[in-house]
Amino acid sequence: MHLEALNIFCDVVRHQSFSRGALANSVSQSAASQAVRQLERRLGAQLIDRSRRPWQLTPEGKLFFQGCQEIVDRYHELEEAVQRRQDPSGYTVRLASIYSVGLHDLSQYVDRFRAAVPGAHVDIEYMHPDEIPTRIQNDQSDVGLLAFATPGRDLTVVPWRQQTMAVACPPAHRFAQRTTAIGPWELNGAAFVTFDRGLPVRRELDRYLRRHGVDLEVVAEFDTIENIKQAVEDGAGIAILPESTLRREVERQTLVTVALDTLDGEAAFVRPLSIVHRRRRRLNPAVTQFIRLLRLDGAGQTGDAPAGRPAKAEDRYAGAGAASVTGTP
Amino acid sequence: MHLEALNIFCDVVRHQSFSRGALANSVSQSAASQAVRQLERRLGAQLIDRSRRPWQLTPEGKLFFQGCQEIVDRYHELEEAVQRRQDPSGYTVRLASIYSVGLHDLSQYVDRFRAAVPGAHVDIEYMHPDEIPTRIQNDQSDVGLLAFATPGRDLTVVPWRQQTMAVACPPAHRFAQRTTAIGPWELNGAAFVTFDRGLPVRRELDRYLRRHGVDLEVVAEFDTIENIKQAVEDGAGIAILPESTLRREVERQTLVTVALDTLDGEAAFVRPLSIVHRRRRRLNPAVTQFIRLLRLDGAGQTGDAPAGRPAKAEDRYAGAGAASVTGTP
DNA sequence: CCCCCTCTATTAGCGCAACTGATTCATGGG
DNA sequence: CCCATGAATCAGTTGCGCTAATAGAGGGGG
Repeated sequence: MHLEALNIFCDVVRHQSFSRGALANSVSQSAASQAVRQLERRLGAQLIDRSRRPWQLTPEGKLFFQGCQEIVDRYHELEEAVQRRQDPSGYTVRLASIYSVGLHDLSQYVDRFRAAVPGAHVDIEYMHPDEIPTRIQNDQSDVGLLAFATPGRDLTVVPWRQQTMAVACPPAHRFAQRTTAIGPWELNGAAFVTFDRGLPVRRELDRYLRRHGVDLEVVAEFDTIENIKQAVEDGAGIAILPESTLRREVERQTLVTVALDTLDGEAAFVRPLSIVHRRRRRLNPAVTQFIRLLRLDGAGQTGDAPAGRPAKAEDRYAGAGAASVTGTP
Repeated sequence: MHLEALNIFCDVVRHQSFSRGALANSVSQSAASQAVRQLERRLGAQLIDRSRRPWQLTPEGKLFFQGCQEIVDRYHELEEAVQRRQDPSGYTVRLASIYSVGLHDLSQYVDRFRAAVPGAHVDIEYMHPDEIPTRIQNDQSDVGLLAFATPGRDLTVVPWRQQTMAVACPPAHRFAQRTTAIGPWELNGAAFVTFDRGLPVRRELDRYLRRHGVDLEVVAEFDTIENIKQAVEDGAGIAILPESTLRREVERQTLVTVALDTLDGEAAFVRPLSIVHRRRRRLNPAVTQFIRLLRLDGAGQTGDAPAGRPAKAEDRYAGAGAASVTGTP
């Protein structure tokens, strides 16, 4: 019996839905349906009563669900316990990151990690977001940091931060005086410095603006946040950037940020940053430790909201949150 | 992760041997080796230190072993709990048995089962032993009773009884006066009534006799014990039969049994009876109940030794005991 | 001391099990 | 009544785990 199948069953039950349970495990709805059916066949017992709508757990199903949950939890605890026992010294963390993750923050993390685990090495490489999943699947990197990640068959996505996006403009700009949030429509026609086409954040940003009927005049495109900020400082136009990456410029008063918000109750535009790593094979102890450090650390330093960490045992390594942002509109 | 792999690992550890651990799970030694290696890969930790001979568990291995054991146990308990909750009424037990299982005993079991589970049906079919595994794999029968069973990929063998074989002869025969066990060599040249060629018990019997250099004159061959007994009663010769099946004839004094034993410490010749059923897919509640009845009942009625039931969690459904009897000499 | 014998690792190849994508089916809501 | 939604089913493909054969590594006996 696959432990994965047990986990799928648990997720199906928790979500009261085969599709969502499947999504939480990064498999197709079909796979989830088949997995549960096979469980029922092997057990020789009906776990789910499909005659009523919505379906319900049978008594056997309830019993099995509770047991399953405990077994799956126990196994994952066991895995962690085995790993914690390992000595991270001598191992290398090969980190692949997008350019614009917030260089300062990242180097702070790395410094703290190096201090905590003296024997470990960290290799950071910055690259185009599209390269990161490939590199991880090819085992050229252990862990990646990128935005709008989508989980895959052998790629685990752990939601990390929710960067709220804000309008950035020079102090002289008319927006700079605003004390209240700007509505997207107010941006119409403005000169706009933005991300390169081909970056996921650009795609999402365009989608967001189009959804609100905003038409901007793109005057420059860059592949790093640093370049965009520079252009805005030089007066090329305004930009929409993660607020947390603008901290220093705001302090130096070379840039001003204005919150971007809709009034219709729609969530503000956020850029979900994720930690990704390969699935199945376990990571070396140093990598595990590094990821633990990233996740456990509050977002206090950056001001970003930590991405909702799924409750114990629920949606373990789901990453569905990030995926649903990218989902069809 | 396959729960089966965890169980293989546990068995390997318990037996301190990859080969025996593999055997206990009815897989090849190679499969066990690969399973453990894959576990180590996935965990990213060494579980077994192969540098010393004999190999030893690493500290991580010990930790993982304990956890594994508990998880596997827990899962099987869970499976059983789910099944116990099911109502056996309305289900049918399709039992396939060899002719010579001891008809009286079997019907007693069936009667008791029918009394215990009024709603269930039992269909007994007697057939040639070679047919039984096939029928079970084709899902034409649920459970089989046969001798010298060998487990297979999708056939579980549960050791059941150890029938000790004894010499049977008419009261007038010279052996009938014996008060001590007969050594095999003393049988030399005797007229012999035995099982049909093609029956496993015949094969094993011949092997046993050849090993002890005994040459008998086969005067008749039958496919059921009842016929053999009849022939012996008629004075055709002697036979070697399960002692427990001779009870009635001995009481009626139509036959005499004499223990058959070697002096060299070799175990007496026994015929292992096994309960077989399909692997993987779970059996219906009535079948489960029936098997439980067969196993839990002491061998008091028959005088056969119950086959050593493996201790809790050890060699679950192994059937290795029976297999090793059939093993290469 | 050498050889053999046992036990585990490794490799190649095969078969099945599980996944995906497409489609059908069932049901409840607008 | 028809459409939207969610689960089941089906066909096709891939990849995993198995077996069988073989290599390699110790340990024990002659």
